[in-house]
Amino acid sequence: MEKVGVPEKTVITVLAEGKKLANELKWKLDPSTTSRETCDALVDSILSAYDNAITLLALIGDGASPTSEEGSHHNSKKRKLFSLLLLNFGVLKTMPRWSEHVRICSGERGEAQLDDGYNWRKYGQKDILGANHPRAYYRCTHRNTQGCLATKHVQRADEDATVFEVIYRGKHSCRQERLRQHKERKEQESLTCSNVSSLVKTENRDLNDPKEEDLPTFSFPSTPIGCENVEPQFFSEPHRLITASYSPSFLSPTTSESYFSPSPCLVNDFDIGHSLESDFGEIISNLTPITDFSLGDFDISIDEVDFESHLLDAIEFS
DNA sequence: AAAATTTGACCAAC
DNA sequence: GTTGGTCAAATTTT
Repeated sequence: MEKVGVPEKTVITVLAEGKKLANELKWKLDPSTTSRETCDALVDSILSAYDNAITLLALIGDGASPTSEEGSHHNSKKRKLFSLLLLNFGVLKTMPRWSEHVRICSGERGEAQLDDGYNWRKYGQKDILGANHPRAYYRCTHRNTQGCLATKHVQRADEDATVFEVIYRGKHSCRQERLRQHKERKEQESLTCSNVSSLVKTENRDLNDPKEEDLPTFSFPSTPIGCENVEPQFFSEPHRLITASYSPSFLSPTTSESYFSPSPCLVNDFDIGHSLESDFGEIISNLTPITDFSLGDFDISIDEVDFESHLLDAIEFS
C-alpha cells in the first residue's frame, strides 16, 4: 500500500479553490466596478471552501480513519463511501437548510426564467407519500469538480399547483459565473414586472438550535453553520428582498421539468415544516461508527481529480 | 463526444 | 415492512 500525502492533497484541492476565489475577489474589490452582491457571493464561496477544508481536517484529525484493507474498489464504491461519510459525519445534516415558495404565473415566458442562476444537476425524482406531485432532487453541478455540496429539492405544492416548494441545503462553495449576470437580469425584470411579490427565505435553525459555541471540531470560523451568510444581503439589505437577489425559479436551467409547467413569477415566504434533525452532539457521537469501514485497495489515477476521491483518500490514509 | 436527465434499484432510517 | 434520499445505467440532449 503506497503512502501518499493524501490529506494534504485533499485539503489543498479545497483550499486552492478558495484561493482562486479570494484572488478573484481581490481584483474585483473595487466598489465602483463591482457590485456588493458579487463580492458577497465571492466571500460566501471562500467561506464555504474554508468550511469544507476544516471539515476535512476535522475528519482526519479525529481518528476517523479506518484501517485500509486489500480489495478492489471502483469509483462507484468510492462514491458510495463518500455519501456515507457525509451522512455519518453530519456534514449533510448540519448544512443550513432553508426553503422558498415559488409561485409561477402562466403566460410568462418559460424556460429562460426557470433559472436561479445556479447550475443544478438533477439526480433523482421521488413520489412522496401523500403528495400529489413528485419531488425532484438536484445537486450542484460542480460537486465533483469543486466539492460544492449544495443541493435542493423542488416539489409542486398540493394545495396550489402554481406554487413550488424549494428546499435548499448547503451553501454553494463553487463559482457560479452565471449568477451575477442572472441576478442583474432578474433585477431589471423585477422593476418592470409587478407580479413580483416578496421573497423570504426561512431557515430552520430556530428549532433544535445548537449553540454555535458548542462546535468543537466542526466549528467553522465566522459562521459555524453558515445560514447567516448564505445570502448576506437578505439580512443586511432588506430592501433588496424584492429584487432579483434571489430569483423565483429554481428549476434546472436547461431542464424542462417533466412535471412542472413553467413560468415563475412571484415568490412567497414559507415556513419549513420540519426541523434540523441532528444536533452537534449527534454528530460527535456519529464520529465513531465510520471507523469500522474497510476501504478497498488504493489507486489514484492521474485523471482522477475529483473532490470525492480526494476526500475518501484523505480518510483512508490519514 | 460530452453532458444532462430519466428511472428503477438500492439503501439507511424509521 | 415503508419511506425518503441517492445511485447509476440507460437514454436523451447538446
